Amino acid sequence: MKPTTSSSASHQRTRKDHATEAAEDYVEAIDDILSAKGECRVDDLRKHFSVSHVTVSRILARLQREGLVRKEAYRPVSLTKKGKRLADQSRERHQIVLEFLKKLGVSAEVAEMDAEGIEHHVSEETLEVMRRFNTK
Amino acid sequence: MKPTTSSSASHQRTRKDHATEAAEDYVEAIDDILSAKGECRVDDLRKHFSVSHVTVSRILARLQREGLVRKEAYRPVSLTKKGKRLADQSRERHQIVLEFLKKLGVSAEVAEMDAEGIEHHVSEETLEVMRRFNTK
DNA sequence: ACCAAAGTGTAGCTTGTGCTACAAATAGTG
DNA sequence: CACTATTTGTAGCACAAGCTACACTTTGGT
Repeated sequence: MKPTTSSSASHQRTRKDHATEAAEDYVEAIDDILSAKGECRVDDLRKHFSVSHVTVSRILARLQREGLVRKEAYRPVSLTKKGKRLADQSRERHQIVLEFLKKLGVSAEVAEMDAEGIEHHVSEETLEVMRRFNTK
Repeated sequence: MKPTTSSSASHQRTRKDHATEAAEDYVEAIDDILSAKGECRVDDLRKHFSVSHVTVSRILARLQREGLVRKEAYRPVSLTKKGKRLADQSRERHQIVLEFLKKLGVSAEVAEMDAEGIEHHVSEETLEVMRRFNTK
């Protein structure tokens, strides 16, 4: 049964999308860490997100189930093609939103924080508008 | 222990903030429904968010614990002062973001959807920038 | 080669949000 | 008034993400 019912197609994104957000944040972080230091360990992600290593390892297990990540016990994490693709996409979004906010006049630090929150919620249309704004 | 550790003060917002988002969405919806039809029932919220009545009633229980909402069994919901304040704040944010997106050139429908996602993630600074942009 | 330290895994608890199924109250209609 | 339909509550399950405590690698130093 689809939500023919109400005013909110928009409110459909709740639990599922939070999981998606986490996935995007993680693959992005993994890709960054990989670039920066050649390998990415649970502990790197633990520091990056300021959570316990347990949380990291459980999220990695999920991402592996979803085919975004490769992970064997006690070894570093790597991205699958699918994961790398998602990481690239996510980073692109991130960059666009970040640059947009800075061009708008938001300070660099705050822009960085807000971009992380906002990037998961901008539609393609809005992203395109931002892209255009950035090059103007 | 504060996150002295890592690169992410920004990543501190996870579970707690999702709960906060829900709170904001709910008080805002309640306030709107109250304005529109004088009373707000579990069933109104059920329709509004396209979730089961169970989910609504459990979230309402939490909001009551947090002092945002008043609710007795089988009776309509009302907002406490604190809840009303949060609703007003939330709606203001919402309006600013919405108008901003529309002024930017995003279509009304998409602006509405994106605003709902974004409003919970804009800092005061960014909001102020948007406010200024809107009046330009 | 060993032992300690650091890193990672697993068990098991918490909270928030989602659900279905069933029970109880309220509202509406004959 | 009684009976049904609608609304709301409760029980109990799932799953994501947070945690601590404890066990087990892996790494590094002597």
